[in-house]
Amino acid sequence: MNEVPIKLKARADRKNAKRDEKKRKIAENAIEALKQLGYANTSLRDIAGNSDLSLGMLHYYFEDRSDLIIYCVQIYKQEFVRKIVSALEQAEGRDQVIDAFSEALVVSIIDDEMTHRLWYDIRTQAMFDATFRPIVAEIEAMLIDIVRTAFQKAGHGVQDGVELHYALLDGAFRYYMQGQISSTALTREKLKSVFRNLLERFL
Amino acid sequence: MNEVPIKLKARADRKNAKRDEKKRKIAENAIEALKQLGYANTSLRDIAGNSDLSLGMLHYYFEDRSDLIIYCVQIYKQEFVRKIVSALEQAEGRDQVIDAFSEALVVSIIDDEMTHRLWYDIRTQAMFDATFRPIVAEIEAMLIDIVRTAFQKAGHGVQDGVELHYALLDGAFRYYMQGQISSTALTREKLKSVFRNLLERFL
Amino acid sequence: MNEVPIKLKARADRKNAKRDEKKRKIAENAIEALKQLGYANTSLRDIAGNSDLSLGMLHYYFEDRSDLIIYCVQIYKQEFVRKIVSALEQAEGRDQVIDAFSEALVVSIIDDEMTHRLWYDIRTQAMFDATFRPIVAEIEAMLIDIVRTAFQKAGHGVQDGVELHYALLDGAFRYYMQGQISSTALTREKLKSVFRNLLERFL
Amino acid sequence: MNEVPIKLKARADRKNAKRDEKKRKIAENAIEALKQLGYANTSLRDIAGNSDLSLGMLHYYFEDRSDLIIYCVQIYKQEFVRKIVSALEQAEGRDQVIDAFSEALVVSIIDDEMTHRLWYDIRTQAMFDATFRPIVAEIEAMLIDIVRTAFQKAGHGVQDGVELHYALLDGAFRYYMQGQISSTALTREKLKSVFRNLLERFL
DNA sequence: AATGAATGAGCCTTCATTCAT
DNA sequence: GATGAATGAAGGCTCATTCAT
Repeated sequence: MNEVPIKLKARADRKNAKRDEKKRKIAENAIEALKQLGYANTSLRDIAGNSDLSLGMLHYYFEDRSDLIIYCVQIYKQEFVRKIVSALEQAEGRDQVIDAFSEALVVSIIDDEMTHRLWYDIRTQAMFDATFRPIVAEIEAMLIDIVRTAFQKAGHGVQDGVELHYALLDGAFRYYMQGQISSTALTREKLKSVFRNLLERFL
Repeated sequence: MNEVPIKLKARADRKNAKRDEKKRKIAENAIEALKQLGYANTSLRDIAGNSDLSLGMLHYYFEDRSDLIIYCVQIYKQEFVRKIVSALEQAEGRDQVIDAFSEALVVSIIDDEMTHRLWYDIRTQAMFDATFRPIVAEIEAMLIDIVRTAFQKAGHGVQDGVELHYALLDGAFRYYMQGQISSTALTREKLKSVFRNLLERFL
Repeated sequence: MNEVPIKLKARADRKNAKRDEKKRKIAENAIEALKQLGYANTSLRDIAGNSDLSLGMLHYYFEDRSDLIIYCVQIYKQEFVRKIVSALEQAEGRDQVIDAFSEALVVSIIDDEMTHRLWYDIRTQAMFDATFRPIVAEIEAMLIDIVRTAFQKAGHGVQDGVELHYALLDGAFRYYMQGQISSTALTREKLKSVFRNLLERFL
Repeated sequence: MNEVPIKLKARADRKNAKRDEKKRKIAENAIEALKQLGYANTSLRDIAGNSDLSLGMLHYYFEDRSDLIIYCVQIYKQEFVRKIVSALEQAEGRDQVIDAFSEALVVSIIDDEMTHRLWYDIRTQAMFDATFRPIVAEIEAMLIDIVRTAFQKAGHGVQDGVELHYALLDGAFRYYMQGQISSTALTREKLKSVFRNLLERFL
């Protein structure tokens, strides 16, 4: 009979689910602090202090600082990708794709500026710290996938330069996102026009 | 007679020149360390240790850590811009510009990978730390200027989207530069082809 | 029912009490070091080294060096004032006040010489560093209050020159206390006679 | 013949005189800085920076930091004692002494507040650092001597408690001088009245 | 499961002092 | 005589991490 093992497994699953839920909750708090201060300037104390988490708990749920940060970036990834994918989901044909994609990018630049800042921070860290490379590579692969999907949905035949076009879009995204931080912020309409034109050229 | 003032001024000039020379020497050593470890992970001790500099000397020549790092980035800027400008200098007409520019970019990706890594690190830091914003803005303005020059030399009439095209090129540059760090490094020929095609499209 | 809040509050109180107790213990160790070396020459490392405290703990319980030192002076204040007040408590009439007060001062000069040294050190620091002024003013107000009490207990009508008489007594106290450090130390009897005569004149 | 030795001696004397003059000039500059920042907070760099002195020169003329500071205090002493003595010089009889002495003290409290601050700082340091004890003892002896002179000039027979009366006066002096720093500063007239009454009682 | 007290290595910075020029 | 470049020990402070409860 394997009844008992099944029960045990169920209990273990429940335990893991609960643990994951807790980890996610911690990560969400941590992201708030990281968005404000950046990777280099955010201590675990900052994270614990700006929420109702105890210092010890951070280490109870996460191996070390890197582990927590990687988890945070994963959360970010899921959220951002979900948004874009959902925006593209109902778009049919080249025109709708261009419209939906550019809209989603512009909205994200304006609304999620702080979160992207964190992403660029971690991506840069990965250049120096190999610990972060797998997660950064994973996320970047997903972002490339989004571009691929957009190309397909737009009926663009050639799937060859998807990586390159991701890189180009990312360059523009980063540039205008950074502009939001300084005083050279563009209006929403200008931004929309920039990305629309860009996608017109690419797709 | 104003001989003495002249002499005094000459001495002061010599002193300043010597000081500048020393600062540059220190900065070059510091850049070596920063390239390896990145902004967040390089302590002044690392910089002093990896060269024949004493810890106190760093503070004798630079106000503080930020001051030193900003100086380092300035040195980097001068060097990189000099290279690209000099590469474009003798190019005449669209074809030569495309060839010279793409060649310069590819060479820099391969040879100066570590230095660019530092640049991207500081640029990211500037998103969180306002101290670095002026120098980052200054450098980015120079890079945009290079793109403008290339457009002009190539006889490209529209000067409108220079900033955007800088952003796009930077996106590609960063992507392939980062690729050099990981295992997905492209060959020199592939890189050349990518940038040549890109410039063909842009110019 | 509000049992739980009560329990929580009780726990928080216990925690605070424990923290205060620990702070006091640290301060007592710190005072030992400060008494020997003086404000300017006592580093946090000295304090940690001369006791079983770790360097980090000092900062765990105190904001910074000033915070710790101010706390130390507060401890000193409480102790010194307690001693003098308790000495005056049971004195009735002019003669007993003079006797008890002069005795308490002389005992303190001889026994607590080192502690007073620290007090004079901090008081002097306050002339240059505004951080220490509030605590110094507070203590000096208490000392003046002691003199006032002595005047009242002695039946001295005029309460006018209390501040001045504190200043005079302090001048004598400091002078003979300092004498203890050098080789010109007076005997206990001489000291007693000096302060007795002084109070005879003042009261 | 001892002509040559005489000449040599004369030259050596001239040299020493010049050196002393230079030392005095340096000390005057140093005192300016010390008055502002206090013993503990004034670095040799501060002294060199706030005047036209080079860092090396300080060590060329003075053994070390303590040596310089002791010299500074000596300069202070000469100046302060000179003032008081000169004020007392022409006073004849008890009334004139009281008037001249109290006037000199009040003027010094108001005008030389910063300098006295430095004196009290050094005197306190001497409690911890034996290096300063000889000079502090020397100065205090001179101050006591001034009080003795005042007593004599006032025709006060008993010369017994001169030290004590110096201590008392110093206590009052320090108290009201310190009051000048904070917001409780007394007016010149109030101060004058306080010290006049005090001397009336003492003499 | 959760806490937060405690640790100590490491960071940036300051400073008196030395010494070649 | 005079300078100021150079040194490196020492200081205050931060922080990820550990561990007893």
